[in-house]
Amino acid sequence: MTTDMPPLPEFDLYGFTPYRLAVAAKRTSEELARQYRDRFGISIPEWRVLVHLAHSGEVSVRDIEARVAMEKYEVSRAAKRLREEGLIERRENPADRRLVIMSLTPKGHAMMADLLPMAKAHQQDLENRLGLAFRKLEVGLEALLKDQI
Amino acid sequence: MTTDMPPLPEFDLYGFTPYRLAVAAKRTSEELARQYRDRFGISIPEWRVLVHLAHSGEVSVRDIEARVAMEKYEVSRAAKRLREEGLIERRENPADRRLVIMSLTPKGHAMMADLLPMAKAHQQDLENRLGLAFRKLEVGLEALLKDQI
DNA sequence: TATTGTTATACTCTATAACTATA
DNA sequence: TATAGTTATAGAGTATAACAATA
Repeated sequence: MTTDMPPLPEFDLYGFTPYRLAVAAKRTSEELARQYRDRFGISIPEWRVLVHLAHSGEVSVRDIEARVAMEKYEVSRAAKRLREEGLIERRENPADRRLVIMSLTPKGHAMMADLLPMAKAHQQDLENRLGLAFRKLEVGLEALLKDQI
Repeated sequence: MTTDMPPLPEFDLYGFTPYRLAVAAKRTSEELARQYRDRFGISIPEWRVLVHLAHSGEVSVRDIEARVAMEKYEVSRAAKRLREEGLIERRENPADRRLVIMSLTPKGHAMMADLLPMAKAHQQDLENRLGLAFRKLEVGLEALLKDQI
């Protein structure tokens, strides 16, 4: 029903940055999540933990929580599943027995040896497809993430 | 446990574009979702439907589904809640009685008259905070969204 | 037979906070 | 008393598909 109220201001949802970011992130993540799940049987939280372990060697839950945009409970649950799959192992930190030390098992190491080159190829493919726009996207995201917006 | 396997390739999660997009979108959406909820009592799906109605006047579920990155059931559920709040109304399309015609009520119109300027101000604030990086982000997102990556 | 829209259902993700163990 | 980590639980969000009404 058309009202006789004053017209609303113009607003372009497609030009609204939070909307664009949400759509872009959803598409990108879904594509990747499908690959991780189908090929390796892991979720995105599990992938983040594995990457951090591949990079940092031996870390605690707290280390990951602080660096990988995950809550403590998420890290803990992801780690539990990864242990059940035999991809990571855990032992006590003798210096502070509240802390755990997590690391890749040989099986986890082998999987990451397959997985990481694929992720690098995916990133490279993205860069190729976006061409010059890729560097601009990076600069924009850098500013957004740095300013805690 | 350090293994004697060949070292894994370097991989920087913080430089991985899907990760950065996910973190950026999450932060941006959460901030906004809180504002919509606290000030207007609506969710993001409801907000998307309202914006589309404010812009397009009278539309069907199908119209919104096609244009606002939402599934049919999401639109339908959001519309139901908005009707219950008295923000939108609905009637049958006489030309095709399977279609509904949704439009803002005066109450919904009044709310959007408050809400849209706030969204515009938020967008403007984002642009100001990002400065030169804003246009680069836009170019990057444009390329990403256009190429269906 | 196909399309629009709604809804039941199940599933997953996310968040809170209670809990154990240790410092 | 504070911190690390785990887990129970609840809530929100998401997806599938079955359904009624209409074309």
